[in-house]
Amino acid sequence: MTIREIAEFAGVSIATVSRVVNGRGEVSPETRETVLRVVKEHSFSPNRSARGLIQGRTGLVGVTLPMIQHSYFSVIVAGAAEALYERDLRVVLCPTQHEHEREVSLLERLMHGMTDGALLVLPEESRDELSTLLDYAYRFVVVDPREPVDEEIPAVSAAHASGAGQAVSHLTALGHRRIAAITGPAGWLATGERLRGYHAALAAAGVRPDPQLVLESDFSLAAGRTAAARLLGLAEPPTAIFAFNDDLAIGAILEARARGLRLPDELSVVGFDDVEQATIVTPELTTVRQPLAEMGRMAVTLLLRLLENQHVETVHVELATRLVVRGSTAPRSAALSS
Amino acid sequence: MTIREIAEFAGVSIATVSRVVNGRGEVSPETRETVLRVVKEHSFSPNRSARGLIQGRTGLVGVTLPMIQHSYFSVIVAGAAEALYERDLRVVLCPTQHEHEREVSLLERLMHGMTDGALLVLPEESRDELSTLLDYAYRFVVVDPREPVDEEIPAVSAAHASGAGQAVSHLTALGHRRIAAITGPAGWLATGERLRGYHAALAAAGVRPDPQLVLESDFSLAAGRTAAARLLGLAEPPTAIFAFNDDLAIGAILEARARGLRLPDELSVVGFDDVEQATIVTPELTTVRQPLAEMGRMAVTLLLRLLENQHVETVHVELATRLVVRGSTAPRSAALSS
DNA sequence: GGAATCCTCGTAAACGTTTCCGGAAATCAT
DNA sequence: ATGATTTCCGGAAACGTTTACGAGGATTCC
Repeated sequence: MTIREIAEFAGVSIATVSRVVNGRGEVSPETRETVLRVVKEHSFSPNRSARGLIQGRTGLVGVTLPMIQHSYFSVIVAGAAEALYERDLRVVLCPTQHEHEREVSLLERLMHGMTDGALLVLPEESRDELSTLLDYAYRFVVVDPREPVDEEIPAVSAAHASGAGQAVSHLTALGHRRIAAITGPAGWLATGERLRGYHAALAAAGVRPDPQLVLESDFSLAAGRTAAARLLGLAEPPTAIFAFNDDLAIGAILEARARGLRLPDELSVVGFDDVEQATIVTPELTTVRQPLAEMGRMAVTLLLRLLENQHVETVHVELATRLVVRGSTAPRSAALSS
Repeated sequence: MTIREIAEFAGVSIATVSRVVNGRGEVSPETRETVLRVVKEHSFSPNRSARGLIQGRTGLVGVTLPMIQHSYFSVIVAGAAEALYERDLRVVLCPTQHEHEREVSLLERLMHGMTDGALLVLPEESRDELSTLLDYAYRFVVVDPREPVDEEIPAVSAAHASGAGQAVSHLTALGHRRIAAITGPAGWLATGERLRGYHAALAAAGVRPDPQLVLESDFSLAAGRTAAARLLGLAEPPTAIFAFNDDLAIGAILEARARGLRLPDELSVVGFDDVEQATIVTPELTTVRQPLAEMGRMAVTLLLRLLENQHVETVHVELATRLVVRGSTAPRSAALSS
């Protein structure tokens, strides 16, 4: 079914069919009626490749991310996909498996006429690589940047420091003084900012930070377990742990329970992200909520402005985070005070 | 950067550039060398729309699914995306939010030259609608069919009945006799088949099924809680619950624990799927493992055969399931025998 | 040495759209 | 009735690529 056949059936030219289908240009009500009928009868819809070729737009938006299986990423994608669907755009999904090379080659393909733009979620690209991408005049928005990005690169992130501050303040308000941190990888924006919030909140409560209580790790559950094991094996173990994501926090909870600790009485744990698992673990996890779906939607909003060549005034958007208090935190038990 | 400019720079015709880029046709080593150099210099890659237009192939495969946020679906998509990536194909993601109408319109768009084929994960479409889709000569594979599908429609599913049988046999072997089932929605293939396995295993153990112990539900955690509440409120409550997916099972566990039951001693629970959450809940969930990623990959394999017009001998593929025993099941406590 | 064959490469048509431009008909003002 | 304006629609070019066809030169064979 091509536009030519439709034109034939309707007794008009292909130009008219195109006008009717796209709702552009002047067409008399009667011919519009006729054409629409024929279009519907044959369930015609214009070939996307041909349209993309001439318009220079494909109606596709690439989304690169490390993986899709993790709730963190899938929620972001869901938000973005929903926002794009409303604009009649589609998502081309590009999981990179944390492989830098794959991301680069994928991005290469995306750029060359395959998509109109892209969302880069937690990109592997270095600051420089992103800048060169910008030079190619490709339209993209970074979601949850791994490293700090240049001012002119549009990016959406969460209020890391503020969220971390809320988490730690919550713990100090509960009387905790020895508050450990299981961080993400060094060099990551999220790690640095959350660490900043951690230290600020400690300072605000008049607590001297103890370097022994800050353990670097990756963001995996297993790492949470081993980090917790080290912390709980300390001569003077912490009474609370602030883990820099929920996986770490859940790992810490699992390890603490395996050691026979009663939670939250003997150990308080706070996470970050508020993924689905947070409400399933026992006790339910107190955590800092990131508006993940909203981040996806916001990134789409930014990208659309870019695509429409509108001036984007604020290219860096930071969305608020807020502490969700559940069962994994409690006042420091009097028995433990030393 | 168009092929014409590259041809100009390399001092050859566009046909030659095309031949070099696609590795098709005879080109002398020297000119190939030259062209490749120019291509690399300008990082040229052919416009996908133009290529798609003339070849009738876009290199895109649509994937429709109810939602992406749930681990169940995201793992299937991850498997499919990985398999497609290896063939240099990309995924166009179409979450339908369980809205039938949206799925239909999405599929419409996918069909008309936008994609080369599609994977329909747990489609909302009725049997008839899928058949008409087949008549349009659109290439697609159904993954985890909701309802039974016609013989000629390619489909990938898991061994529901066998898995359910393993689960229930495990429970009877542990001495359980009053084994409840929290099913999925009536009419779903998964529900029917798992129910069949449930009854077969009961019969094999010489247990008379009790209709009171079979509760229909949807596949949500909340439904698991309410169903468990009803079961545990029975005059003669079950000593074991077989939930038809992990969400239901986790809901049941949460409800049981809320009622002060000690798990697994006072109640055994088995789930289905083995999603990530299964290892996070306390006690860790004994469940039937579905090879979700493998289902995605297998669906891609089938689709590729379809796309290459190869004869597909077995259009219905059923992948094996197997019971994973963890901490949520235990022998029927002697104290409970009545 | 001439014809046959092979290798290499260029010309041009095609893919299905959108859109510019101009022409015909209809409407309006004078 | 005439010119001006508007409304509607068709012709044709353009988008960037692939590929069938054929031309020309080099090579081979007898």
